[in-house]
Amino acid sequence: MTEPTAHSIWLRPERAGRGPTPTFDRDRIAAAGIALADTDGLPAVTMRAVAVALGAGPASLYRYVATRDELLELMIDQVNGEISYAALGFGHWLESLLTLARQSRDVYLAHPWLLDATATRTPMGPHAVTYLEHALAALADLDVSPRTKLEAIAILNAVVSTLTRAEVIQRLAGQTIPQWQQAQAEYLTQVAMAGHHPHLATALTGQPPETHDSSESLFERILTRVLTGLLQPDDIGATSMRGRAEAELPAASPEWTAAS
Amino acid sequence: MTEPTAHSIWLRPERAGRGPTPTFDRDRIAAAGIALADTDGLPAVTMRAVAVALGAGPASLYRYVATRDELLELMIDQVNGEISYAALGFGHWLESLLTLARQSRDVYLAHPWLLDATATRTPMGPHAVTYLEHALAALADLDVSPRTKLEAIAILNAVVSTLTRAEVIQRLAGQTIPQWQQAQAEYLTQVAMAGHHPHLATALTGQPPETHDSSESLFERILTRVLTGLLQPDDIGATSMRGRAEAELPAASPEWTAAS
DNA sequence: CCTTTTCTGCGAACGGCGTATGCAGTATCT
DNA sequence: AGATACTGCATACGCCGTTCGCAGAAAAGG
Repeated sequence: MTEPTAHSIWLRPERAGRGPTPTFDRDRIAAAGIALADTDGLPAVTMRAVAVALGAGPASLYRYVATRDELLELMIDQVNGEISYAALGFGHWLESLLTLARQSRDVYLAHPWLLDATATRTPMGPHAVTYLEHALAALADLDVSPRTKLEAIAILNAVVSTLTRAEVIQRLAGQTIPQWQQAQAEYLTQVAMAGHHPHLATALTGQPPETHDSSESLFERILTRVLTGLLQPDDIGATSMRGRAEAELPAASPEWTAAS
Repeated sequence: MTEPTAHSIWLRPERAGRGPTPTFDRDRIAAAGIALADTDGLPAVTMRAVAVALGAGPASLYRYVATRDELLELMIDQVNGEISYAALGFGHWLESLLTLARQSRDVYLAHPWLLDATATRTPMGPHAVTYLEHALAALADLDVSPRTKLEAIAILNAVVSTLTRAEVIQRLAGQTIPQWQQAQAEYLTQVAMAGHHPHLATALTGQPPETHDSSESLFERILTRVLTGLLQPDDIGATSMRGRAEAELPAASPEWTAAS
């Protein structure tokens, strides 16, 4: 006849109060996991590894965490705490959301494992709630339904993660060409040259851009367009769109391509 | 002194020719894995389980596949083959891309595990290449760089997966309320009511929409806005945006919210 | 104060997983 | 025909997430 023991870790108090003083707390455990993930990647974050990194027994983490997934939730929420909201609240809503997106991207770049960790789950830890609150505050004066606002924020985060993932891959490629990327380029060119894929072939003929410094503005430009497209009251339906921007030049300036 | 044995499964021929006739082929193995995933979810797809489902030895799949990841790649590419390109090629580029997005969504809905499987990896199997080719073909006459086209396609896919994930969650919630969702709602309302989160609190006061039938048009409406925002030559920069849609009504019609 | 209760860290153990390897047999090539 | 290079199969290794029972320590009850 044990009590239900809430399903979410955020609803469970960290200490029940009765027993002896625990050696660690959730923050220290999350920090240890983050350090391990930053160094050796996400798969290195095992219960045993984090435990011995803390100098504890192999299975002693289960006194603080019910499952490995909860450990990852703690880690994700802790790095979300790196976001600062100091510069917010006094600008256009678009500026505020872009500032949030920039900070989110910085967190992703500082902890590359976060891209994989948040790919499936979206834990609503305290820091994530704070983030959501500030994002909603930035959109407070906008005349759209709360539903649309939440959806726009979700899509914004998805786009940020997508763009950042591409950037991370590009950075990694700059140091050492990963095996899979080489194999993928091999395969793509081989398939494209084998025929039956004319557009892919023409898209693959080109060079990567020499100047990387424009990627910063590209990030903001895409986000701006997506956000204005989602949250602007002007209704640009598909019907009014038809026949506007039609064929003008057939693939004028092929610059560069790569597989994401 | 063995040959390098290409790193990608798509570069490796299915049969080397010399030995006896194999009992299965990649398609049959992928189909078995898909059947298992459709029934019991992605974690049920283990090397042993798929092997015994085929009536083979526990580790016999390694004659066809180098690793479990490659098995997942086979499965992903096979379900990508369910996409039909018959209705394409004779409309506006936006219509073509929306048709592709709709089919992509159908595949996600038919195989819910695909959302998790493609969350981290983006394998470029033959069917994925075909998809990319058709998407590029739809954008052939557009006057933007190939880089922008590829990025737009990537972002489109990300948005489709995000929207579909939300829809899958919503459908599952209709049947049986999952534990985590209940716990999450519990936590969110608790936090919002505890103060310090006024915007979240106001966003949480409301009801879910009674009419679900508008979700179809919502899907297309969001995609349309994102795509036109990304691919329209008209340059709507952040600077020209400032001060346009400013405060008019403070959160007029709160409809509904939920955590994604 | 002492007892009782409830927590703590710890180590061993279980079942399952991905994967490597050695074996005996069979289809193809020279 | 003989050599070669593959086939299916079973066993085994190491690691993982997780469970459980133990001895001890801090708080609650009298």
